[in-house]
Amino acid sequence: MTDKPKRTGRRGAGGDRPLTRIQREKQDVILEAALDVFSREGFRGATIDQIAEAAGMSKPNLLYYFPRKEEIYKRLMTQMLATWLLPLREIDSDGDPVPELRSYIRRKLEMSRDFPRESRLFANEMLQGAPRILDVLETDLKDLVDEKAEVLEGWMAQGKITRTDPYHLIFSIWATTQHYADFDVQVRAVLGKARGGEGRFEDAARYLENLFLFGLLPKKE
Amino acid sequence: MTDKPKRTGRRGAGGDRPLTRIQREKQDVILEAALDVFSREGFRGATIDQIAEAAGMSKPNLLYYFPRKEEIYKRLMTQMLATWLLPLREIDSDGDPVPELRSYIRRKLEMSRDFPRESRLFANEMLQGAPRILDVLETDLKDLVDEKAEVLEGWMAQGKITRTDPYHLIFSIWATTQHYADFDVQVRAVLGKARGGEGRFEDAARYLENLFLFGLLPKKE
DNA sequence: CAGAATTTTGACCAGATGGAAAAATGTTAG
DNA sequence: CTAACATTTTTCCATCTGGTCAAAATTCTG
Repeated sequence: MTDKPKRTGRRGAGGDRPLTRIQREKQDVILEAALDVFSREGFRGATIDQIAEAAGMSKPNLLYYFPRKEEIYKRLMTQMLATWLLPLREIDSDGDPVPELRSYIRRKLEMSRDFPRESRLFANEMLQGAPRILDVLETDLKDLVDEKAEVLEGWMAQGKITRTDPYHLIFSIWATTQHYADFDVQVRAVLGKARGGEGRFEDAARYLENLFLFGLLPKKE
Repeated sequence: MTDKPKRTGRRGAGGDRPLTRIQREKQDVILEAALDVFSREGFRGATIDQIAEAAGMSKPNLLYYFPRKEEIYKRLMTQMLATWLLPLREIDSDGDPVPELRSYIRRKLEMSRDFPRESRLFANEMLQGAPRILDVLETDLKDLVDEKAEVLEGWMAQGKITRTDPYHLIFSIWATTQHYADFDVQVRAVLGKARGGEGRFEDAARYLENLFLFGLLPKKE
């Protein structure tokens, strides 16, 4: 008996047959809609109906592509984590410390500007205690940060940057940059119409660069 | 006809008669439980049942004290906002800039350590676009920040601290300090068992103080 | 084009959820 | 102690929610 590919039962995805055009397209539409909803409401707060409506299809139709809510969420998480950590991976131990840090900060800030929903999705998961990605944080993320912390320590040993805690340094870059995505409403509310518009990211970039390089003490003449 | 205080209908709260002992106690128990649940799940994600169970009472019993879910949430928000902004209010324009900023940072970090749930409750509301407190942000909060930004600008004009954007300075203090409450899981996961324990707040305090004062560039000799 | 496979729809379901009503039980001031 | 009030429990309900299923509609492939 030859080994023809058999139907896996329910289709839509899940089988190992390559995805059809429609499957690829619809899955993208769904993930896009789900990102919107999950990043605002969190996993529990989001409903399949909301996502389906945002994706412009019926709930059963959506469930044809992702048989459970959790599947959608997990896919989003995986996608997001991958891109989210790119800037950190790109820090080059052979590069010049100051430009490397500057561009890391800039890149993180750009991600907050260009992918705020991803940032909020991540933040939502954190607030809930990261129930679905704790293992990734403790393995992949920790390893990556450990590695980069060592790079930073090397730079400190060479006197290229001030000797300080490399882990908290990374945390503070994450915190300050992601703040502009996660707390966007607050930033806009406080800056008001005038300064809360498009210019705020350039202002933030300039400010953060100065903060991280020089701190607040005035330079002695 | 004299104007005796009439029953307001349903009791438990809401009337203007002073609260009974039991009302005060139970409301506190409920708010405490609700803080736990709302700060983890957000408004939509939290259920009255969860809160009631955490408070050790039945759902209808809880609803006797707070007739709707939203009431509980609003009360928590109000309470939280008041204490949350205390440290900022305390910044003294007549004080010495550097110690003032240092102690503001320290106080904010202490709040993250001592009231992490309040921090997460706030963060959750922000992620959702602050639907229930946007007006407060645009009035009370904005006014307060405007006022303190002026104080900071005064200090900059006097050359006591480096000339920089006072609004983004405040944002960066919020971001870095609240990060330790909101992203606690991540901080612990990355620092690991050894450094993620009790000491992490002192480490953070030391690091942040240095960051804000001196930045990362090594001091010239 | 015909048949097979895929996609979409509509009807449906069980359990969760926010909340109402009223009866039953406690508490307390006079 | 008892009436008046406060609190708690029981029962109930309408709607929402995640998910199923079979049939209908559409798309693909030879």
